[in-house]
Amino acid sequence: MHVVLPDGKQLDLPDRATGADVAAAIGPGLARAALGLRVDGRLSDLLTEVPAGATVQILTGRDSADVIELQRHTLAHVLAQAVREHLEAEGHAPTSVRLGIGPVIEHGFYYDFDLPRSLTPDDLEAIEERMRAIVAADLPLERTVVERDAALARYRALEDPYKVELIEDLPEDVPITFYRQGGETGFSDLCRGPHVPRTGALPTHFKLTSLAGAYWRGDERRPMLQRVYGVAFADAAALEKHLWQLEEAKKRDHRKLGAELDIFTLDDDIGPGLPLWLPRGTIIVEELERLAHEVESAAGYQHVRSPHLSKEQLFIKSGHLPYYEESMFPAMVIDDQKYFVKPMNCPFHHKIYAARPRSYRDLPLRLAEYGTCYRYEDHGALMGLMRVRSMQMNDAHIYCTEAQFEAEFMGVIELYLHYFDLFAIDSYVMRLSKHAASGLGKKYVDEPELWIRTEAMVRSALERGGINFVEAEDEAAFYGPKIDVQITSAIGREFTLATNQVDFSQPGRFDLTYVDEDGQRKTPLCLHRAPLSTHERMVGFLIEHYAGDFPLWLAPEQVRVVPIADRHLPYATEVAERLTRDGLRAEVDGGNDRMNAKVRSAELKKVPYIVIVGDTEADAGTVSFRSRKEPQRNGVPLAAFSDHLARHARERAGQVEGLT
RNA sequence: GCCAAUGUAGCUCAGUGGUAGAGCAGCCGAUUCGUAAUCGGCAGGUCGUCAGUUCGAAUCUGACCAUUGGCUCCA
Repeated sequence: MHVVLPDGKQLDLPDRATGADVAAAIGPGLARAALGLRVDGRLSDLLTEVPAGATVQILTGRDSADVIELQRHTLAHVLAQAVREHLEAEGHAPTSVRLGIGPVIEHGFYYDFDLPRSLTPDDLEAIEERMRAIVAADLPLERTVVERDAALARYRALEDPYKVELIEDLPEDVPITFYRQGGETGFSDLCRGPHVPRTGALPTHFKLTSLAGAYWRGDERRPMLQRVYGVAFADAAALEKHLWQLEEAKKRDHRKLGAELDIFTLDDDIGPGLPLWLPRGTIIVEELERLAHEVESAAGYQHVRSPHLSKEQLFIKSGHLPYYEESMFPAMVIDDQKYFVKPMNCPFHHKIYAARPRSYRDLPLRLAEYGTCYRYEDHGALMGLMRVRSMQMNDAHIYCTEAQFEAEFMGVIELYLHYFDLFAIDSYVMRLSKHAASGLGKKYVDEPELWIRTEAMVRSALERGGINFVEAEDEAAFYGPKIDVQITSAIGREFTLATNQVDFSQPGRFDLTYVDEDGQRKTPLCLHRAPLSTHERMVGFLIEHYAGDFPLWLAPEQVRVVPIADRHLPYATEVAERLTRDGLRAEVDGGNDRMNAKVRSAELKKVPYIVIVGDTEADAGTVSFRSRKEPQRNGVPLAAFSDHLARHARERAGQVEGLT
């Protein structure tokens, strides 16, 4: 047989040659340096046979981006070996350490175990030490293909249900391979590879980072395994950089900044996931509301209000009961009637639609409300402002005809893009979430042909609008497909921010109709949309996005006026009054600290402008300022300064043009 | 909800069986100062909660609550 090298040359080899044979045939130096290979572009390893005629590229330490994948994968096996040795050394039977899966992930790897006891953080240190010993021992890896029955028999003998299940689920035509490190008596694991050829080829720049529970195969009805996470990098600098980035991310964490900047707080007496907005946080929320109100009014929305409670009947009609009941706070009984706190605003808006007969002339009807909803989220899922139980939706429902659908849908997408531009959000993924036929009647309303039709409508609207998106199976809303915008927060967690959902179900359930031009009663479509997500999540995201350094228009306190001595207090007050009159949020620091201390405390609160006034300024009617937004200036006339700030705040400017 | 870790003053943290500590923040006083911490004093805690062990518990044990990291779920 022969293979093709990257330069196009053909290399003759005996049949069943492995990657290592290819490297050896090219030269002894390369054979020593080789760590893996790409076969027809796909990552493979030296232990695997190369198919005849394939294009083969040998990877060495220089191809670190590829090799690190192999190394992380092998490190997962080294981790498993170390965990087994660690527990065996304590006297546990080797078979009591059962292995789940151990894949490569971003920055590293993990391995899931079913163990005779819980691991502790101290164990991680000991396990890491054993891993380093395994790396230092430079154990050779071997790959063997095993008959399905032999593989099953092996794991049945070990009473390992996990590997048996994995093998049983492998398609018949896939060869079952094992990787073994350390020879006959070494550590062996079911694995499709690829791996580095020996543990000595692993970087020592790895670290076990955390310990977590994880359901077997991600299914909450199945056993919970213990997962050990690790990170690994090709060199020390990359590991250091990664750890440093984690530290930096922690500084942006909205929970930390939210407390430091007096934005929100959580109180045990109130309850988990029920945040309190402090005055400074309330300013931010109200600025968002003002923004949304302006943008929506210009886009033809009307604003409505609805109560927080309703009789169960409403949610039976909407279809939320019973399928959504476990996410709702339990009912309260009043006058022998069950009432629920609302988890969504939509049923109320449907009732507003139904409050009078509607004509096609009323459509599209766009009803907006920033109503607070309550959802009984799993305790373990709560997280700062990002995942809460009381949330103010940036909500609206658009009722329209099928003919109007595309324009309305794109109008909402344009709202997103407008907001993303305003907030300089440039890294996000738009996702079209679709139904799965298997969920019809359970997770999704049982209207197969409507699902297919609306999904096609959404897809064509997006394509015609030139919007990039990915499609996600089995992630739709109960009542229709949706477009979500996924963002990654500063601390590396993914969240859904904006959402835009098509609803072909609820209008019918509520008997919503309009009289069309032809005099016929017809059922409108409904769009549920929340381009600013919930105000809780949006503020949480913005805190991290700006690292607490808000643009002027969002900053809770825009100007801090610092008098140099007490005698400058009257002028400082005059400055603040002028700024306030121009619509700015300004405070005077009249305390008895030294000026330096006052500047420091204003900086710690990340106040965008600190105005310093002393004799010079008071005499001339000017201000001197230092700013987080533009270079420091002295002796600026008060009126010019106030106009400058007021203009930027009014325009919701992201960047400030320096005052000239 | 599940697995694990953590919980001491508003914040950051010390205190491993013998009467609760520090710095910062707060309050009071002195200082009146030119772009990131002036000095002194005062006050502040049922050590997450409830039980248990003990002559004695912040410290040991248990249950519960909350937070954090994950899993599941989601705006």
